[in-house]
Amino acid sequence: MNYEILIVDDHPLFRAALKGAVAATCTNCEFLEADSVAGLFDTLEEHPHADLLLLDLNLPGAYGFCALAQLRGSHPELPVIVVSAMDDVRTVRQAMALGAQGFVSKSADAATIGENVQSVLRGEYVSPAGLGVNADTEVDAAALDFAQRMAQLTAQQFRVFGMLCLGRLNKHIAYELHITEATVKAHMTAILRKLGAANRTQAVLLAGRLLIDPNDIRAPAEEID
Amino acid sequence: MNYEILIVDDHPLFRAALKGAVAATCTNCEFLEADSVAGLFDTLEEHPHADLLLLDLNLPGAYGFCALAQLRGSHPELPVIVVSAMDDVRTVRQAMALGAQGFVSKSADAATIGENVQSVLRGEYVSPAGLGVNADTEVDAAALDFAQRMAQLTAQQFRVFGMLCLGRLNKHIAYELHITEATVKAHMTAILRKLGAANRTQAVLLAGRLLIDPNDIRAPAEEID
DNA sequence: ACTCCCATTCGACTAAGGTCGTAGGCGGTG
DNA sequence: CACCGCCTACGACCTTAGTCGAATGGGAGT
Repeated sequence: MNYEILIVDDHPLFRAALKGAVAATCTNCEFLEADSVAGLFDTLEEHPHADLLLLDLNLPGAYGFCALAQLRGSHPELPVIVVSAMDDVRTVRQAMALGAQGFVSKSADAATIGENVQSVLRGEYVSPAGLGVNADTEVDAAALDFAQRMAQLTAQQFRVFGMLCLGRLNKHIAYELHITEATVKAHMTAILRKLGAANRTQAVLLAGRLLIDPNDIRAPAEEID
Repeated sequence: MNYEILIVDDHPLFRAALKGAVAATCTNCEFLEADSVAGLFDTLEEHPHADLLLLDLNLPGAYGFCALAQLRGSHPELPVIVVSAMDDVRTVRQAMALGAQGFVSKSADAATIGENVQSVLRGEYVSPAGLGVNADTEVDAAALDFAQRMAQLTAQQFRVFGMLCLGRLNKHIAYELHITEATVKAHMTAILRKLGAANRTQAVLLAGRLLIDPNDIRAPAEEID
């Protein structure tokens, strides 16, 4: 088993720790590293056949889950394990809803992380403490609903949505994706429909909820017509 | 001293606790209560000469600081004491930058709250532990900068911005404020200039930063052109 | 092979957003 | 009073956003 494993975290020490944890259970693994979303995509361009991605949710240059969303758009086949300091039920479920194959808390020990990596490499889904796919604990209904809506987006729609979440104009998005503005608009229409937003501003507002700690902010869904 | 004091919090028990804390130091005070932003503005319409507002930052139907922003737009003369469970340096400074006269942590005891209310009623500015106006602790530069930009907005611009943060169309904003759409657009142009945004979507994204815990999310300012 | 579904793409058209210039009102100042 | 600065308000004009219908092409299933 000669896996290519990409580790993305802006903290070099933590990258090293993750590498160590994985290396303990995975012989002959090759490791790639990046410290930002830009670096992540650069690395993926050079190594399009990576076998696994360990992704930190708190990255400079990305809005938490938006990085995961873009990734699902550009590399839908790449298994992703989300590594996050926030390991509450909502965060886990949202990450899984966005297509993550696994979720590992930053407070987990090396052995647990190694096991989870092995599981995901075998194609399984793993999440801590039985949360994730079939847990039925109480969750923020609005946030979960939105995460499920996001999961409906197609690959290209995810790419467009990711750039929308950066405040880009349709024109810029078209240029970046090498398509015409008309096509971007068509995708935008589909995105708005799937997300249940009336316009791009509302879509961004809805997306903003995903990265806010739902314990602090109550979703004012009734305020949006 | 016969003050009208408005208490806004969605938790009835906490409203009662606040009322008790204030009543202990303020004889003949009249109390008004509301549990939402809508209720807040309704009450203010009936009692336009309230002397003080105790405002919780976490209210259903409002985006944290957006409620404060709207309030500064509609009632710039009304002293506001922000009551919040989040009492970190950034939150305090942002609240003060948005025009709050005082900031009280939800973990403060009754005597402290009573003193702060008295101070604000005398026209002073109070914030816990010397934070606020002239503290020089390290803060999130991007968030503070944006809070200062928001403070530049005029009253009407705050009203427009508040509705923008709810995802409203210019048409709806115009209807609510009883002005034409052309005027709303003019205000929007001024708002975007002052906030340093290229369009309303970016403005909403910037505003979103204000209510995200800066400890969890790093502001990707370099990602916005 | 044929069909059906769906993602992706695009052009034409309509709606919404944003800029510029302008004008009235209002408080302060010389 | 005249002047200035500011907020507010508006219309004309251009840009951007979003919808609709339609074409292409790649699977999945029969």
